[in-house]
Amino acid sequence: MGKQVISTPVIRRLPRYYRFLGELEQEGLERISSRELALRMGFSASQIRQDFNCFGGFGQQGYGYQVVELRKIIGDILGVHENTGVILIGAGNLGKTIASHVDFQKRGCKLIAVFDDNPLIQGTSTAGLTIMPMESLESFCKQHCPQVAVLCIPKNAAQQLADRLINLGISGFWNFSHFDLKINNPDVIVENVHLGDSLMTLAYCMHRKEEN
Amino acid sequence: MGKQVISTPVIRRLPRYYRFLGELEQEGLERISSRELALRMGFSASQIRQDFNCFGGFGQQGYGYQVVELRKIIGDILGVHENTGVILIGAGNLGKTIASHVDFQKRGCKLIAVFDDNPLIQGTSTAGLTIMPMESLESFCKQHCPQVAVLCIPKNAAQQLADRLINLGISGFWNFSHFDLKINNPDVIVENVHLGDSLMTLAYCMHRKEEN
DNA sequence: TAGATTGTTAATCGATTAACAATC
DNA sequence: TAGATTGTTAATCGATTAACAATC
Repeated sequence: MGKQVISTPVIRRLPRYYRFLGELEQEGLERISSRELALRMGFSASQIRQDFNCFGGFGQQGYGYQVVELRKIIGDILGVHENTGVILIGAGNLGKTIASHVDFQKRGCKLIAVFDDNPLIQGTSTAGLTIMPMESLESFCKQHCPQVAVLCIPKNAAQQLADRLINLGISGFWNFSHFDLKINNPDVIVENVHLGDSLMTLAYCMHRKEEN
Repeated sequence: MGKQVISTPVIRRLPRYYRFLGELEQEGLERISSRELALRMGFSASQIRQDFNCFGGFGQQGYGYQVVELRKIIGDILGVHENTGVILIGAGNLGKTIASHVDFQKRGCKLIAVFDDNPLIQGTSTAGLTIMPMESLESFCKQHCPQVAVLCIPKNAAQQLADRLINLGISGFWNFSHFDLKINNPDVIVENVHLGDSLMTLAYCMHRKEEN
């Protein structure tokens, strides 16, 4: 098994597998077949076996997959046992909610600082962290070397800030601003969360339904 | 042009087109070619023309596409000029943030009520709406017939609540609970927002990068 | 051994890209 | 008319599904 490139659809399904296997583990289930798992998840059994085999099959013929073991392996692949340093920029409504609502630890991440340019909230705290001024960004990054930045800022500030952060060593963005960052560095990874697009997709499906 | 079924990848790209065309409109651009738009959006020109032709091409040969007109048409397709009634369940951190941060109007939706089972916050207001007790759900839905429910509740409550809401006429879910709803009614549409999955995907890509 | 279920190859399906005739 | 760019068909690519031999 070499450094085979994993396709995006497979990668996107991994967290889902991880989540479902967690549920199965809690139910106390020891083993599961691709057929059963397919039934639960709404995938096909074939697809599940194909997916797992991207990483070099870890089932047993005639038996199925060990739930606990499989979940651990997928967790390792996803890096949930890592400890990636994360900072969050923009402690408005959205930023604060992300900071407190998302379980970073559970996903191999650690939120280590929150920044905002509003002096009125600097010094107050969210999710156990004191909100720092934007001017501290440089010194903080030099000292703590975070790898990921969560962007909870207005879209017109996003691009400029992203460039600044890349210079400070950030190589991953979790982008909640309504803006598609233009990054030409192939080592920098961007994960966009466009809530508006998601709502529009839902609205489209509702709207179309009525036409039929 | 008939009732051709539009594939999911195309649908998911529509909000993105709409967003970019909005930006172009604000820049005052009158026309754009598929080639230029492709460059901006990181799609291929071919794909853009294919996508638009699903709905019966609205460009001009030798000229390109009228930005304003194109945006309006895609807006209509997406239903942004509709007025779909939306209720939100669960006014915790996340719920309140969604209620106030998301521009429902801009996407053809209207948030008309917020519910929560916590008596301590019932009667207080978010996003200009008074938080109502869960017991009011039945009478409210009977009277106002909302079509979409935003679920900002813990995962163990999600399935049961979804079933209750379907009985009250809800046919679309914007689901922020960490749970994949099991709905067997094909007329009910679910749009899942799994923030955790999104973060894990990012974490995976960061993690893998280091191995190379 | 017989039954079950994986790992893996082959077939199918769908989406993207390329090409080019139509036409503004 | 000539140049540009669409609409649309054909070719390619990739992902999913089906099938089955390997093996627990």
